[in-house]
Amino acid sequence: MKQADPGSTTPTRPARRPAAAPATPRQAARRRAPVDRLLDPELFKALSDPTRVKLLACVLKCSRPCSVTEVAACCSVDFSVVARHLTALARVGLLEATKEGRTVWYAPCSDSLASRLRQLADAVDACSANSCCGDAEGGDRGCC
Amino acid sequence: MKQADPGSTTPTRPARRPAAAPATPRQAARRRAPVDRLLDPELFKALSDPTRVKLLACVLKCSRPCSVTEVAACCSVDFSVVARHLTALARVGLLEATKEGRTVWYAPCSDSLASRLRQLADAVDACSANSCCGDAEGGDRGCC
DNA sequence: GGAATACTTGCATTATGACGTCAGTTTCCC
DNA sequence: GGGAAACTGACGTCATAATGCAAGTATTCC
Repeated sequence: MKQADPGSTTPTRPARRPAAAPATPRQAARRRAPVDRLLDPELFKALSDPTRVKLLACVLKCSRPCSVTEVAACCSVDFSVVARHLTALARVGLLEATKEGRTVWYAPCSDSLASRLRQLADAVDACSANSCCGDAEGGDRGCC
Repeated sequence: MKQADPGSTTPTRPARRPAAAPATPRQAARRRAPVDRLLDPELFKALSDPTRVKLLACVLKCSRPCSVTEVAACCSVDFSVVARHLTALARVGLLEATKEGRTVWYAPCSDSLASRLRQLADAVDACSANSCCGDAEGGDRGCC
């Protein structure tokens, strides 16, 4: 229980009961914060399947556009499965698809991914610094 | 197709066919890189469910340990569902559970999450810089 | 000791997603 | 023009996971 007793935010805390702390989770849930926008289930759903992650890592490590056929040669799953996974990764912005003749090139969107991860990391840090709510967006102060 | 023609890595590229570039995805898939370790499907699976993410954001924004009962008041799902989700989040290290009497306090592991996200962002950047493979770990050079 | 609180666990139901097969479409090459 | 290559889309099947209910366990308070 690392942050159970910050000491600074609640100078006159009655007991070791955190309920007397800043606010209730119910209040916190109502506030808008950057984490709400950045913690996108759709993005993470795309990263939640081992096969899909393997394919993404493959394209990332290659650091150049790859065709479905090429990527399909990396793993033992069916070609259509690979095609579907790459489509899914492109849909959430992790890959960029470019059709060229009859082949589709999937290029890694490294910048986009890295940037989204860093933004989320910053937002999470802002939360632990107790300043995640009501400052950047939403404008509704007094979360915690 | 942003990175289709880096120009620097392949000085004498025959056509605009990326297959003639550094390596095939098949070769890339064989190499070990930091992204392989950091792109953990288990972590992202925990972040792939909207309800679970909502609960996590709630605890993060509160930035203090919350009990299951408190968090359950934030959303309309059953209490047992909330308890299970929080358990799942703790299992992957996103929350830290501490039992105190009959209540369990779930504290946000903000530092751990932010750090993991930044490490992954760095690893992804390293890939786009074409230096993701064979330097940090694995020792197997020549990915791409 | 007994009631109340705070969770946990088991179970059935439902929903979602991954997978493979196969048929169809578009494009390229001979 | 015809065949091959590269991909897409439409199923059906299977596995996993989310959900709600209900029963059980542990702990606290009176």
